[in-house]
Amino acid sequence: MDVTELAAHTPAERRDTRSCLKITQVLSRIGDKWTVLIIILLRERAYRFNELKRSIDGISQRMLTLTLRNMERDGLVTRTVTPSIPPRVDYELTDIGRSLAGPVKILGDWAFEHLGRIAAAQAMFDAKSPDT
Amino acid sequence: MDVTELAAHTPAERRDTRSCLKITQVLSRIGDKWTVLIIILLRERAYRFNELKRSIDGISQRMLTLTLRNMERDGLVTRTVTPSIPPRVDYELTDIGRSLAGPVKILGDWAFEHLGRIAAAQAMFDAKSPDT
DNA sequence: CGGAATCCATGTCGATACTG
DNA sequence: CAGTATCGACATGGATTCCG
Repeated sequence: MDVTELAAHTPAERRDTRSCLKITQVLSRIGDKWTVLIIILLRERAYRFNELKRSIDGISQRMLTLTLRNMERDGLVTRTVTPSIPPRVDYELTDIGRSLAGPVKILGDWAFEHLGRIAAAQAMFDAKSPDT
Repeated sequence: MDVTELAAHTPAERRDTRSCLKITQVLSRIGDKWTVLIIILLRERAYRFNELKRSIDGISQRMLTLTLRNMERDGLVTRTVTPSIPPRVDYELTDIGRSLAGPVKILGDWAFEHLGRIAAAQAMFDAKSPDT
């Protein structure tokens, strides 16, 4: 089965989109502000907490914690605590997380490639829209 | 150039992630609640406003309007008004919108394929986490 | 029919402060 | 170092009403 079926013109069309809600939940994690950035970094190697914090410009400690928790909950990353002093926590992509990196990269490349045209479209739209 | 560079271990690493903020903005549109569903529907043909509303279970009039406006602003859809009585408004994917459908489908397929494992991981995580 | 406008509940996020 | 706790600003999204 395949996501394209969601566009089928069957009478049960509305049920199809409802069953898609779980997919939407998964995609919303992709769309959140930081998950993609973390995945891109972890693609290469494991990172420590503050190492991620330093590498991702603008992220707050709180959001890094929350995002990593969610990703851990979804099974995308593993969290490995080394109870040394000072404590050390490493984050690493799981197999699932790594399998997500490919599709995410495709989307990221698309976004990068169309940044200009999207910005242009926005400028056009804003120019036409009634002055605020 | 290529998104993977964002993971480069250069001293300018933090600047790289900053320049990625625009990409994040684009991706956040993918992650929002309805855009993907609309793209999937419009992949096949143009839809009228209420036709979309009926086809997407659970969407409010307000959110459909807002989502379509944003997509129009980004240049993903065209909005065609036919001033008949009653009025008729058709929405259709632009070339950019259509080019986005491919990557979105890949991600959707990934989500669909891993729904089970993600749900399982979440259940595991919740079972282990301290009771609330 | 296809919206716009308003109200309101909830969610998201950053800043700050504190902990083991 | 790697968090947790709390607060408050702001955004998101639903319900409802009105309008051309």
